[in-house]
Amino acid sequence: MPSQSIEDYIKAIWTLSEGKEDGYAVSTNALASHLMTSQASVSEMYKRLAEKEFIDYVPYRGGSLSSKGRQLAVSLIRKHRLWEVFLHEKLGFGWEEVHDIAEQLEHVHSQELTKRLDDFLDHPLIDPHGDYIPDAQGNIPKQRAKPLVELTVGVDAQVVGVMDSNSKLLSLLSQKGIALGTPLCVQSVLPFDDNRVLILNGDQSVELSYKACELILIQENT
Amino acid sequence: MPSQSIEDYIKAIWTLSEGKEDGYAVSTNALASHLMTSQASVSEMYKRLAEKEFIDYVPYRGGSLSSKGRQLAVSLIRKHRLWEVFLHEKLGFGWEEVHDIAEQLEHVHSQELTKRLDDFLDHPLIDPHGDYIPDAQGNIPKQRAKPLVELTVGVDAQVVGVMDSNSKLLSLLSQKGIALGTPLCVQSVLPFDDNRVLILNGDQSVELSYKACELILIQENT
DNA sequence: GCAAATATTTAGGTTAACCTAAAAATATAA
DNA sequence: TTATATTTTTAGGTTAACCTAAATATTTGC
Repeated sequence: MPSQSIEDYIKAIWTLSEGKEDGYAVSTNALASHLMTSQASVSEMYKRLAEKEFIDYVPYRGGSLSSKGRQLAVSLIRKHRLWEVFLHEKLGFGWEEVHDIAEQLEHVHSQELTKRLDDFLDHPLIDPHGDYIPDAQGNIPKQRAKPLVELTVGVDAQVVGVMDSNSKLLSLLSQKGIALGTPLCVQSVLPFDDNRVLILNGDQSVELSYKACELILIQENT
Repeated sequence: MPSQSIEDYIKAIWTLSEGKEDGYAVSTNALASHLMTSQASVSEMYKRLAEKEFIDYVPYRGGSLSSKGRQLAVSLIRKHRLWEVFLHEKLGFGWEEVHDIAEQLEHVHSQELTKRLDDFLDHPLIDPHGDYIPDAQGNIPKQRAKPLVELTVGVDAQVVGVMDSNSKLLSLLSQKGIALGTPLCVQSVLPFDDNRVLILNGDQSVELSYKACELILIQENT
């Protein structure tokens, strides 16, 4: 069982290589300042991690996650984000309060617990900050979800979640024909109130308030 | 912030002095075999704990919790048992599966989390094993709750909980006039089916099945 | 292409956990 | 009460984290 320290390092390496190419090596420096520790400690830990085959490490060249390391990282991210959803949705913590507690909860070892928590939360796709939750197999979309208000006019995208599972918002969306996975693009932004005119499924045109568009999370098509 | 190790020791000392007189000292030996560690490690840790004022320690005489130590112990017990209730009631774990996971969860530091978890669970009094959950002030009844079937005829007691918040059981109980805190005693045990004839509130007589009596937790009056 | 700047590793040290084996204190029993 | 048995502590050692300071690689700018 990897120690808490090892888990923290692995997660940090994953975070710092997010969005970078495969095999991207994280420098000692970057990791040290991210973890607020000394470079010497990172250098030492890199050796330990390489020995345990969590990373590939070339001295002076930084470390990159091995597949074993990536697997561990993603399972930690999954646990972290599921706990964040729990803390926010079930216990009513604000989205800004959940991080530090989830940071501790993610170190609890029990696959069965993760599975049951996921069931209990009804298989959420995103955490309270709009970040994707990796699935049980460790798959996670590359792109970060963003609110519909940030989608550029004319760019194709699809709905991946909502910021807040507020039932009034959900009933508005079902009324307008918007669901998880609905393909859409913004046709225009109206003057004065910034309402969006959307094209759903390539043909239906609907209007949606700025307020609602702030809470809808979309992902641009690749 | 006390380390996980320190927390484990403090909790073990608390457990081993349960039911003993105030200031009861736990021997090195007893603690070592409880924690499955060496006597030397315990002896060393006793010094650390005494230095941090979690225990009173006289070499060769064992260690007893100080009020600071007792406070820590009880807060850990509270967290442990609240998490057990969560795992059992909300995630559907069996009562025999919850211990090991709660053992990890109890080390998460956040008073706010404990408070909100307690709210979320609706302020449970006992955990899935029938042990009392200390309240937020650290108060905990000395006696362990036991199922009504184990109550001796003629002994006064009161209802402190149920094994399983099954709604059918709860509606049966409310129908019979049995609630949390209801004073009762067993008047007689019927032949063949072992049903109990109870006296509620000192006067009302009701009959209850053996099956229901297995699930009702009571505490004898002191 | 080389000197200066920057990044990284190594050297040497600390602390909290743990361990085994030996020594010392306490308890027991004839 | 004294010898033996048991319990506890001390001595000495290990490992995983961490640290600062010094040495060594690498990168950058002229």
